[in-house]
Amino acid sequence: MFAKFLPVLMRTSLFRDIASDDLNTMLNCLQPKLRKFKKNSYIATAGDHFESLGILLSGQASLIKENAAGDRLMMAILKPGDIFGESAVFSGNSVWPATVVAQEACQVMFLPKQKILGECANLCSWHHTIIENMLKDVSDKVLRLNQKIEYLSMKSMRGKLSSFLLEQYKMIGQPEFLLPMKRNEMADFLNVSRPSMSRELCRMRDEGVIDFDRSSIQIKDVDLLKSMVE
Amino acid sequence: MFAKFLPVLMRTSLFRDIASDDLNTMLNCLQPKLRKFKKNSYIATAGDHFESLGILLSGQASLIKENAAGDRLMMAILKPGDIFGESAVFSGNSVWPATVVAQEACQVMFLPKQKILGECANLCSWHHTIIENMLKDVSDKVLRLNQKIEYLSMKSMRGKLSSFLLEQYKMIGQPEFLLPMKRNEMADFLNVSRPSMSRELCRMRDEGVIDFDRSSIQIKDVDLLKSMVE
DNA sequence: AGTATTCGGTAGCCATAGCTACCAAAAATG
DNA sequence: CATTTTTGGTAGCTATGGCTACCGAATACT
Repeated sequence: MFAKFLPVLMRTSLFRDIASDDLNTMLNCLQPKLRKFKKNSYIATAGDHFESLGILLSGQASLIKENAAGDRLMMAILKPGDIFGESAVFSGNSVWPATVVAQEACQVMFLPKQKILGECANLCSWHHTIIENMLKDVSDKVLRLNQKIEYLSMKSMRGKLSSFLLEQYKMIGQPEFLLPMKRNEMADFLNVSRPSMSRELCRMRDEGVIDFDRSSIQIKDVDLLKSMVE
Repeated sequence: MFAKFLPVLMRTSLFRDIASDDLNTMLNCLQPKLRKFKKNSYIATAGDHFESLGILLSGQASLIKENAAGDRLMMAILKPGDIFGESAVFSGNSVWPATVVAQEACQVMFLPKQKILGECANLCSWHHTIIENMLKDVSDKVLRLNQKIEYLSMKSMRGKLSSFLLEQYKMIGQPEFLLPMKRNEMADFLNVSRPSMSRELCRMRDEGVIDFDRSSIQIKDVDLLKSMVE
């Protein structure tokens, strides 16, 4: 039944170190629910009650926080194999901590909370592995959130941009790369206004630190950029 | 040997659901190291390599992030029984994600990473419980960090102050309470400058929303304050 | 292909909050 | 108890970045 999704599922942190045969029997036991979402639809809304953990099977989605004023803060971009809602499931709080929006058509698998936490007869032997996987996963998330907090706590636009660009550079390994998001999303990610960000990006280009055209960025002076982080 | 600290240890999330007798034998096995710290000394420094999980046994400490420019961002206040460094331990990253400073004389217990992760013969039976405890603990931390991110992503001083005060009000349950930190620390916590914060607090007092004297705060109009969150 | 929508850069105005400096009261220190 | 340090409020100046509005180019849609 889930055969076509096995390759994706094998890559999720939830099922790390679990053989594909085992995974198959496990899935029958976990009774996951499959759902499809259209582009721009809400997969989950912050504040809503929920009882499941989500796994993105196909498509791309963004994890955002939205405040009453309508300001958006982009927390992460979800790719196939990424999971969401895990911290809420394991902390015992049954409220979505953030909103998940489908950036394109998406397929999502939902695993009922009780099935993961509860000790089902067949599941038992893998239960332990899942818990350990989740501990590592949630711990990683804490570190990523710490990184995010570092961005947000910077007061200068230049500092935010510099550390963001250097982070990308470190991930990709080359001083010339494509930005993973559009300007609007990037502004939401760094929690600044798009025009202000655009203004500063151009200043940095005028100063010869970087060069860019649309989403392609080139860091022309890595050391100089590093000195601008704070 | 650790008898005097058993009451504190029983309250740590790490040892939840573990009987005190078991805890005692466990401790012998975990080979914890005890250390004392003077007021204002560094218990751990962000970026440093480490191989242990810390438990605050006595005193009070603050968990902060410090950037190159010397700006401080207060992440949390640690009380006896609180643990730190757990997400780094379980994510496999051996670098302190934040700095821990003793606010007063402190006693700290360090548990070696390998002893917690590794399967020691005696420890085995409780190992599972510890992992589950940590999963809940780290998940809670993710939710707290999400809350922190909500503060930081607010752009207005008024919004930050309102949501901070309402959070305190929700925790304490009364519209009149004592702030858990000094103005300086509060400014670091909200990531704003102290004079700007002071200015806004006074404005809010002048408008009749709140009243305050030193660390005692009174919310005079809860609904009005709520409307100011964004 | 033709229209609609999104995207990204630009300009100008202005409110906000950062910063330095100062001072009085409170608290810690010896 | 005297003195040093910390704490917290205040004032004024200024830089920063938010916001609205606009426009051309690229992209998506039908």
